[in-house]
Amino acid sequence: MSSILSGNSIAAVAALIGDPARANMLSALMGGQALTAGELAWHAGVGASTTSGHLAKLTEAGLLTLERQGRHRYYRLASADVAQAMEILMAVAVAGPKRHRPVGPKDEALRTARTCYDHLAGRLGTALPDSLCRHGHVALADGGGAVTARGQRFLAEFGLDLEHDRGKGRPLCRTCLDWSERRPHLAGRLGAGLLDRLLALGWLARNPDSRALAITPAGVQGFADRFDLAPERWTGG
Amino acid sequence: MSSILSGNSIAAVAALIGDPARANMLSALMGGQALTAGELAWHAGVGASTTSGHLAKLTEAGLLTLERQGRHRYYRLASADVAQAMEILMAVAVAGPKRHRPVGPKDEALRTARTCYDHLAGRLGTALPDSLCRHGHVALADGGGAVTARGQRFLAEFGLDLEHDRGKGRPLCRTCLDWSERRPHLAGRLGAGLLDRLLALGWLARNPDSRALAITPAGVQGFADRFDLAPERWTGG
DNA sequence: GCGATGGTTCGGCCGGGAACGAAACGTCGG
DNA sequence: CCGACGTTTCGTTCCCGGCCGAACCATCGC
Repeated sequence: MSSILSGNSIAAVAALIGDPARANMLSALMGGQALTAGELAWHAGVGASTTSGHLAKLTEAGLLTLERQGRHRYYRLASADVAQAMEILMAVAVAGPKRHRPVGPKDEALRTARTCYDHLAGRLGTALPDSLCRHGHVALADGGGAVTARGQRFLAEFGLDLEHDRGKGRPLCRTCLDWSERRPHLAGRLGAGLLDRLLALGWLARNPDSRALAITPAGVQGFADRFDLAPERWTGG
Repeated sequence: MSSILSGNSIAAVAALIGDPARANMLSALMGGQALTAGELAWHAGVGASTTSGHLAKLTEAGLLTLERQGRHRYYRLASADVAQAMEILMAVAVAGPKRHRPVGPKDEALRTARTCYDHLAGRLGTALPDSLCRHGHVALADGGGAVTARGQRFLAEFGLDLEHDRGKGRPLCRTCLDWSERRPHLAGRLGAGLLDRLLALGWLARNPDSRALAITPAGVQGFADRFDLAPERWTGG
């Protein structure tokens, strides 16, 4: 029998994620925001008491962290690893059964633009690195990438502080497999910074009930002007 | 409630991995070799009939592929994504509970050198890119990397065909988070090619019952001579 | 043809764990 | 001090799914 450590500890974590209620909670937290137990209960579609038990298990296992604030308890994903695990599982899920790809209208919004933990994903999320590459602002290669000198100027002018959160070992530019597009989008400090900035500029708007992001009129204009991204690049198909 | 697609399909996949018997089967297949149902039953520690059911589910979901050969059925992981999902879950599992678990002697072998699907992991696996970087053969950055001109010569001389399996979209040089070392090791075509070559040279030997790899005397000599890797670099601690 | 070996299908047993309601706890607002 | 709200704990119910053994199917060697 192979190592006890390998199989069984993987199973323990996967079993936690493997319950629909818990998976929906984790999915909701992929938005990157901290949510209260009550909100998570709503997302999962189960009662408060049930939710409490689930959250206890998830924090116990180190998938979530808890922050008490008054009579609320805010939960968030414990690490980017957890978010990445969710993304990969999603990629496996959609790749899996060759048949079966009924995408509802609700999912269409997710495919256009959504958060992936703390960065941008979806068609817009994958179009962005395309644009940056095309203009020589970043060079992507095999799961990682680098920002060119020209890109540094461009991004600084756009309002990004690439030195922010340096240290802590988090890479500046990393790519992450997009489960809906099956192409890379930007993660790492660059990806997180970009999303922050896009939200701050009001180009994108969060949706309180879902990970889907709305592209505002200012965003449509801005992406076209500053990133050479016409709307056709992120709308359906 | 957030998208049906997100949470529930993740849960379905995670639940599959979340059963100890299935997780052990998948772990065994992380060795990259195809295994028969009987072998997998042994790895999982369950009966043949139980195993058959598990394997049916896993293939049905697209995590495994099946290859019939005579009266044997060979199963293998359906894609590198599945392997990556397992690795990340492992990383989450060990990072999870703050209190670290003591690791048994059996796991010590795994920490020294093991296969991660089709490439090399463990202390030796992480020492290798260190050495290649140190000598300017590859340049690693943020989850990916590139082989330098000098590295191409070095690797070609070592017997690697870096053009092999080009196309198919698989990156040449990719890094993969090592769950035991929490540092990157080499994946991608380069990682796979290196492992192949190391096995072919007899520097490493597979273990039929585990993902752990044995370093042969020829390997000890070879790693020191060709890669400037003294044994201290991969032995305990 | 014949057994032997590897795998799958079927039926039934059994335990783990997910769900809920009711009640207790803690915190905020007045 | 009060009630309102958010959350947890407890006790209970109940169903899903893993496991096995036995029978059945397929392939190999002879």
